[in-house]
Parts: sequence; C-alpha cells; structure tokens
Amino acid sequence: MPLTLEDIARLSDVSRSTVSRVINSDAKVKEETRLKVLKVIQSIDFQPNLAARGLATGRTNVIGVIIPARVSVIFADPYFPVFLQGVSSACNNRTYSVMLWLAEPDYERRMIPRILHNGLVDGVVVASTLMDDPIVKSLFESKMPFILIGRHPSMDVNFLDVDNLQAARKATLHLLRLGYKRVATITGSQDQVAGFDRYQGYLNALQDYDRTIRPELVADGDFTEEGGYHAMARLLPQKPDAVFAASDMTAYGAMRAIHEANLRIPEDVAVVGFDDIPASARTTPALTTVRQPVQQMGSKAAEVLINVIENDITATQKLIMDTELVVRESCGASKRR
Amino acid sequence: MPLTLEDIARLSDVSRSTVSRVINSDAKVKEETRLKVLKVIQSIDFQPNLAARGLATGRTNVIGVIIPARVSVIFADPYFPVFLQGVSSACNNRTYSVMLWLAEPDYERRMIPRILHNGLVDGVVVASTLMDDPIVKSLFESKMPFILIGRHPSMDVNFLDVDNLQAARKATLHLLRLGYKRVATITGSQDQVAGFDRYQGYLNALQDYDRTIRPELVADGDFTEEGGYHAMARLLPQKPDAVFAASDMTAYGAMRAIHEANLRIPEDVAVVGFDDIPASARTTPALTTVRQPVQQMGSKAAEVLINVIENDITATQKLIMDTELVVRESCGASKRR
DNA sequence: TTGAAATTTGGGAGCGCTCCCATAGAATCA
DNA sequence: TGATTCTATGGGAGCGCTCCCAAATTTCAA
Repeated sequence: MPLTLEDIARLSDVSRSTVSRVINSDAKVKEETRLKVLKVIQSIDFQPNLAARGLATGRTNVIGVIIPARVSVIFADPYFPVFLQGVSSACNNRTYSVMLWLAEPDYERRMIPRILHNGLVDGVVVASTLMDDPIVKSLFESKMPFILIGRHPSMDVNFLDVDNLQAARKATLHLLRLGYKRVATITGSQDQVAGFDRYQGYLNALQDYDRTIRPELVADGDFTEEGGYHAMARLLPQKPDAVFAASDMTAYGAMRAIHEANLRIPEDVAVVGFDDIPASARTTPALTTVRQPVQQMGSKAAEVLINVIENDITATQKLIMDTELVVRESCGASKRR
Repeated sequence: MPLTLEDIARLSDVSRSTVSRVINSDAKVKEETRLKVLKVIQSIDFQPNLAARGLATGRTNVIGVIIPARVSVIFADPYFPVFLQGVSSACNNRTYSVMLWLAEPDYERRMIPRILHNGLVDGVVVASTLMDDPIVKSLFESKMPFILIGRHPSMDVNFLDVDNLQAARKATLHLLRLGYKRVATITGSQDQVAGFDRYQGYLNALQDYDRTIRPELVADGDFTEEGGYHAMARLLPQKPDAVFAASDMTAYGAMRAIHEANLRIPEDVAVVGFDDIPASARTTPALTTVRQPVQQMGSKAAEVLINVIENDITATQKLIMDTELVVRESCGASKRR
C-alpha cells in the first residue's frame, strides 16, 4: 500500500501542501522545513502518484512514440531501435517516460487517435512520416503537441528531418563523378516521405549531369533487405554499373543479389546506401552510405517536443539535421581514377 | 477541452453512474438506455480520462518493458525490436499500452524501481535477465507483478524462457556428430543468464562426448557482432574446425573473421549460431542456428503478465518455449557424410 | 390489487494530487 | 509601539473517474 502526500505530511509534521511544495521544489518553503520533509521523503523512498498528479495538472510527463503501420513491419531495421534509444535517453534526462505504440493493423490506427484523447501522454513523436498518414490529421485536430520525423508533404507542423533530397542527390552525384554511366536506384517505399524524397534526389542528380532518366534503372525496394534483393535481381539484366539504394538494408539485399550473380562490387556494380547503420562498416565490401544521426534525431525530437509541451510553443518547429556521405569501398572511389 | 462522463450524462439524459456502467459494459443497464448512451458516446467519440480512472481503480492498463543497461547497448540486435513487437501486439489485443524503459546508465537503474512505485504501470516485463540484476530484487519487494525473460538464477519468480542449456547442447552435439574434432565456442556475456546457460550447454555436450574441455577453444563474444569478430580472431590460431556462437550476431562476426583469414565455411571452420534472426537465412553460407520464437515470447510474456495482473495470480508462472535447430549450410551437414 | 422481490438508476464519497486563497507569524518601517 | 508588508504554511475545492448504497421503478406472484 503506497504512501500518500498526507502520510508524509503527518510523518514530518507539516501539511500536505508543504510536502507538495517540497516535492515540486516550490520556492517559498523555509529551508529548515524543506530539509525536514526531504529527510522523511528519502528515508521512505516516497514517490508521488502520477495518476493523481496527472488528474490534477493535466500533465503526465509521458510522451508517446508512434511507429506507423506500414513501417513497423520493417522493425528489423536497426533504424528504429536506435531512434528509440535516442528518444529514451532524452526522456530520461527530463524525467519523462516513453509510451510505445507500434501501429500494426488498421484497426489499431483507428485506436490511436482515440488513445490520444484519454490523457495518457502529453505529446507524441511520429517516427517516419507517410505521405498521407491520417494520424497526422487526427493529431493536428486533437491539439495534442506532436512532432514528425520527416517533413509533412503538405501540412505546416513540427518536424525534424534530414534533407533526404539533397543527401540522396549528393550520393548519386558521387557515383556520377566517379564516372559510372548507368546509375540505377532502388527506391524506398514511395508512400513514405523519406522514400519519396530520396528518389527525387536521385532524379535531381541525373538532371544535374544531363542524363536521361531511364525507368528501367529504377526499381522499388520498399526499404527492406528482401525488397532490395528482388529489386536488384530485376535491375541486373539492365546492366547498371552502379546503384543507389534508399536504405542500407536495401543495399545489403542488392549486394547479395549482385554476389549471387557472380558480379563483383564495386568493379562490376558499385553500391551506395543510405543510413549508415553500424553493420555497414563491416559488409564486404564495406558500404559507402549516407550517415544520418539517427540516435540524435531521436533525442532531439524528444527534446523539441518536451519543449513545446512545457512552454506551450505554438510556432511550428522545423529542424533539419546534417547528413554526411561516408565513403567506403562499395562505391569504388578508391579504385577508380 | 475534452468532455467528461458528466457531459455525456447530461447529453444523454442519464446519470454519470449510468454512463460509467455503459462504458464498462456493466450488465445491469436497460438495453434501451444503453443504446441511447452509446449513441451519444459514439457521435462525440468520447474517451474516458485514463488518469482519472487510474486514480479511482488503481489500474492503468499499461505495462512496462524494461531492457536492462548492459543489454540495451546491443539494441542493434533485432532480437529486441522483434520481442517488442510481440509485446506490443499482445497489448493491443487486450487494450493495454506499453511503456518502454531502456535502462541505460546506472543512475537510471536506480530510477526505475522508483518509477515503479508511482502507479504508472500495472506490471512489468524485464527483457533479458542478468545474473545479478538488482532490479529484480526491487521488483520482488515492490509487490508489482512482473515477469522475466529468462529464468532467474536463484529467485522464485515468474519467467518465460527457452531451455538455453538444452538448445545449446543440441547445437553443439550436432557439430560433434558431424565429426568435428575441435569444437570451439564464442560465449555470450556471462552476466546474462542466457549467456551463462548456453555456455553450460556447450560444456554438457562436450562431456556427453567425453571430450576434454579446452579453455583455449572458448572465447567471450558478449553477444555482439564486434565481439564475435574479435573472439574468432583469438580462436583461429587454435585451429578450431567448428564453432558454436551464442548468438547470430556473434556468429556473423565470427564468419567475417573466418572469411578475412581466407578460410572457408564450413569446409575449414563450421559455424552454428543461436536466435535465427531473419538475416541468418541469407548470410553466405546460410547460417545453421537455433530458432527461438522471439516474437511469440514477447506476446506470451505480455499475456501471462496481464493475466497475473487481472486475476491476482500468486502462484509463480514458469514457461519454457520450444526451440528448434535450423540446419542450413554453415555447419556443413549437407557436405559431410 | 397489493406487497415483495428484482431490476435499474442516481448520487455521495473518495482515489492522491495541485492550485488558490486565507491566515498566522515574522520582519519592516514610521 | 502599532501599523504595514512579506513570508511561510494550512486547508478547501476540484481534477474525472469508480464503487457502493440507497432510491426509484418495474416485474411478478398471490
């Protein structure tokens, strides 16, 4: 049977209000009293009931993280765990907790907007933005503070993103500069903003080089290893000499397909990925890829959200994080010229 | 400004209590009234405030998942994401939510036992048991329902596990039966119960075959790819002809080291892993490994926990899930005899 | 038709906290 | 020294729900 404020009050011979003040570090408590109460609190390891506090204040100190349906299937991609780690550590620093919702089947997607209304969380991080995610609309209407990972294609909302378009463009340009003639791409799901933007980046790069865009050099890999493998298998007959994959997992699949076709990387087909997940430093050959600060994105998103919550910020927050092209062996940069 | 029970009561011309009964599907409400109230509730998409309900009932319908400190660093291993997916989907089915705590630095480990006291969650799943995790003791004393993934070495508590010892023994025996003479092992962290048990399984198998245990054929890989790589590098000079790795990630590291030493798998060194994460079907060569039903373990753990919570079960629940040796190419089973 | 039993509904109390206002006491000033 | 201001503390009200008991209504049997 947990103790209450009232119990602490009795034990330390003050009133419930004073105990509350001490716990919330309210200024106007005499130092002497403060220490007295603190001693009791610590000796007993007292923790105020958060449900009660939540009822009284309307705040819970909990933020939700939603990983959308079409995305959670690829949870095997270390992107999300690392992202979560970022969110989690930022929350730890601010004494917030994390509520995790993997929005699986559609029925669940209907659930979530409701869950939002019932006062469990103070705000929400939506990991990975879909082009048309209805959840964003619900969130927007609900007045609940939230932040998207990935810009929203049309709405003016808080978000944190990397410049996927420019990063993808740079990665593709890197291949073009190395002299590759038939640069293919394996796209990510086009219903995710990141997938869309990275594809646009690829297209832009080709345009920069006045290359015609060949639809036969574009295949969808939906961000998975499996998808990358099949996409590459489809691409191979078109004789690409390089390929830009929209994620590292996709790149792994592509590399597997290339190896199985008894072709060499990068001599026959160069490969560039996107994400720089840890394993990419250790593939054979090591993968050239675009590094995203995934963990920092998680922390930053949580920090911004908490800031919005605590300071009732209404101006929309838009943050773009830097990426970096990590050149390893799979692009052939060291071998060519 | 969200509506309250009282509002619904007014709108549907009944009392607060009746609305509450309808929401909680209490039997004794006249069908007519029930429908009337339900109509209002739905038309307005009303959601009861969970903080208030929590205060009144002492239940929150939230369970916590704790991933211990020494473990969360290897969050890149898809084990945890998949496990979380299992927990999450079971919770969805029972209208519970998941609170995620990645217990990073030590100060946080002190935090958690406290967090438990503040009524945020009804119970806790501890993913991956450490040999001496103080959190288990706190949990035990707190009277909060909880379940461990992995047996506890000494306490009588709810747990769900696979028989790591027998599974590891079988995997090792598989290698011995294939005729390998110098069967090495790369162990997982010995401060995790799973790591400890799998090592014991290896030892048992050698004893079954009356083999002397050679300490020079044992190296610690702490469950990571990196660790597996370095462990294998240390092992290679001892000329093992087979190696049992305590996790698939470790096995990947080992395979990388073997390849880099220009040795063939399985001809020069056979490899067996543990976990059967999805990627293991697609390594070259495909990895022979022990399959654990990770996602089901997540679901099952959540279900058992919720059951314990809702029915005040006091008898300790102990579940052992089945494993299966998945024979692929890395053990050389198809090539030898 | 009446009374008792069963069914349905209403309202008070209370969960443990915060917030606000009132009050007691200390400090300041003329 | 008394009037005035500040400071520190106490206690009531209320957050939105559930639970319980009592009241109102209906049902049923005699």
